[in-house]
Amino acid sequence: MVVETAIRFIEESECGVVSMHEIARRLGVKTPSLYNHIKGNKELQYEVFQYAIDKFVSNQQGAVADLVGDEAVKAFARAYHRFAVENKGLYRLIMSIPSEQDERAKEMAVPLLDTVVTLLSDYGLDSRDIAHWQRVFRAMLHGFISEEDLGYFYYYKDVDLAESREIAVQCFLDGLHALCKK
Amino acid sequence: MVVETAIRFIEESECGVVSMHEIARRLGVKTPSLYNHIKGNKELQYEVFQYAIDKFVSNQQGAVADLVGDEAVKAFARAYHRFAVENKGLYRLIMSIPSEQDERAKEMAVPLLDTVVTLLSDYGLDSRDIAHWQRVFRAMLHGFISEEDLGYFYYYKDVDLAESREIAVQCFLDGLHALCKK
DNA sequence: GCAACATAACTAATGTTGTTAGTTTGAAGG
DNA sequence: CCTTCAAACTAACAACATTAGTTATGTTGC
Repeated sequence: MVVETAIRFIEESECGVVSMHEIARRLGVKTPSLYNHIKGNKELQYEVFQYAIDKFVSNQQGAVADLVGDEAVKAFARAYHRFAVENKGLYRLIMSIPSEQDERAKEMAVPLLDTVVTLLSDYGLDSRDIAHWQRVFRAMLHGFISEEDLGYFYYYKDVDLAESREIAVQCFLDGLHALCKK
Repeated sequence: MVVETAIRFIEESECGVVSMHEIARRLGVKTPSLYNHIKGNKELQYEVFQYAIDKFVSNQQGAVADLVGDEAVKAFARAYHRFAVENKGLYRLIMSIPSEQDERAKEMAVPLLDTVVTLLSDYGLDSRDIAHWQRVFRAMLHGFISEEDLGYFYYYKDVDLAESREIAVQCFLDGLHALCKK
């Protein structure tokens, strides 16, 4: 199957972009032949995007199963980072597709919120605060691996990155705790 | 000048990518003619990248001039976000060029750290903590506008985005304060 | 003023990508 | 056995980056 080849390619390639020609090459076929099976490059992106999201979400849910509160949050953060590192291509695809005007991609991406929101529901926040803090948490997680990936955390090389990440997560948790007490 | 045209283009276009053909079109010239003035597309990217960083950095420094402590941090965060929104093309370029193995781009990007590091120096942290918290801060800032830009903060549309951003910054500041007290 | 040289445009060509149209082939079913 | 349909094919075009080689426009030195 075309889509399967595309998935295998992007899982190996680390580059987050699928090319018709590359897929054709892998299948030992001329590029136009692919159009008998798939509408075009965009459709292929969407297909792989869907796969990436499914894998990411089930990975997250697996990581927080049976956990609640801070432990769940920490486990989620670890799983998030691990996934992004071990699935560079898929993660980059997830973080490159949905632009503001792409309603279809936005639809597909909804499940990405669910696990985080469930996690935060344990803290007894109202829905507005959940919306806020879910943003804060995801911004931090993505920002971290994005900067790391871009090479912007290359500086101060002797200062441990994993430690920085733990500090960030703890900072988030402390903020959450402070909010709960009020 | 070729570079100037590229800069003007990317400042308008919001897309973060310069195309030789586009520049040639704008200059009313055939594409190969550009190669008399610039090595190639990559060189052009670098040139615009340099401009983007300079503009971003001076923007940041202007924003925190005469400010210290929390006020400076907040002003920086506001300026960062504002720049990214008002200079989508430049910001996207900054956040797409430096991959881990590109030493030249990494060199160029060094000044991006300076302002933040100076800011955090006011809090009396040792150099390891500065390295950590500078990462946390920049991860959050970039993660926020990146997710926003990607459309991932589109959900919960009725919950104010600016408020989320303030919560995030305050969360960071609280973490910083807690650290200073110890 | 003219030959020499540099500059910066050009054309022509190659190779990459995505995509369409139209054609052939080969296997499955009536 | 012949029709039919899917899935391959070729040929083609449009963007893009890039190279080589050509021409026209100077400006400079003698």
